[in-house]
Amino acid sequence: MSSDYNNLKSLGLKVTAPRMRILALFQKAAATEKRHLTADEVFSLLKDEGEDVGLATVYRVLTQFEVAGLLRRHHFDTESASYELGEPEHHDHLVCVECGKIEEFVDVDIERRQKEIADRFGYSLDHHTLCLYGICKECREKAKDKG
Amino acid sequence: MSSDYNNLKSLGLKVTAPRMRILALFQKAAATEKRHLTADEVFSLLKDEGEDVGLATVYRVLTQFEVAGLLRRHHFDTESASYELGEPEHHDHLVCVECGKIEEFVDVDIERRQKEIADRFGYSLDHHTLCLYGICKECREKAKDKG
DNA sequence: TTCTTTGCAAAGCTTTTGCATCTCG
DNA sequence: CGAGATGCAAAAGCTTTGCAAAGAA
Repeated sequence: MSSDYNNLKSLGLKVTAPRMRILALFQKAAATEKRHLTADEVFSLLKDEGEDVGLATVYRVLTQFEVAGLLRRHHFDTESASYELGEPEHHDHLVCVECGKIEEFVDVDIERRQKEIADRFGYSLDHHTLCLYGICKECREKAKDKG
Repeated sequence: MSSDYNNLKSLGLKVTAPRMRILALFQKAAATEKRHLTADEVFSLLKDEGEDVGLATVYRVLTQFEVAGLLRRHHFDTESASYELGEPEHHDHLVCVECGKIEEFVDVDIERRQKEIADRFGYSLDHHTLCLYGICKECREKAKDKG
């Protein structure tokens, strides 16, 4: 992943070990089901990897990456914010309230309707957050087995 | 508003001064543009009214009211949660990122699409949060005046 | 060298909890 | 009277900030 190097450079950020490691973490995560990481999860994962990065640094780097457009921040229903690698395309989320699994989707109909609604109210639409909460098939089956 | 009394009673909550006052606050707010109040706003409003209610009590009452279905909790983009009087009908929000004004809406197309999306992913849909962020007409005009 | 970044510790915010006191029913 | 509610203060999360030391360019 030598592109990380240029990635950071082009953002005007100095290439440092903590930044490279955090970016790599999100790139790894992006390939899995767990794309979304909280500051504390990043902190713990880094600690597991051996070398320590301070929690304050994690917060600072996440904020910088978000400002730079490299990461996207979400709040969902929980207390702490989580981040995911910011892809060019926008998407919304579908969260399992049992196991925390997160699916992503885009729906052009919904996007279009949102624009229309904003127009109707006289708002210029900047962005939006749409999050569906439900129970995934696996968790429903698990519940069935038990009860 | 003597219905407050019965309102609380029917929820199995003792009728106390802090509860009555907080409920009244939300009922007043519901009639205005500022339907949504944070715990701290409730706390301040009560303080303005004279008699003091502890902040801890505000938090406890808000939580109880939410559990009882009397209030609805939102997170929007900010750090602190806000509450609004829970109406029977669900609705989504449109927030002005400049002045904080909040509009409410329901769109049957969007609601239906959400259900379809959840189905497609095999999720049973529990609830959702949709919030549009933009700039309202007034704020855009204010910005234009300034240059 | 110079400006940025880091780590640590301390502080800030929002929210929760423990406990003695008070109050509704 | 007795269970539940309140207020205060202390504590618990999450996040930010100050500052001296370390590091990138």
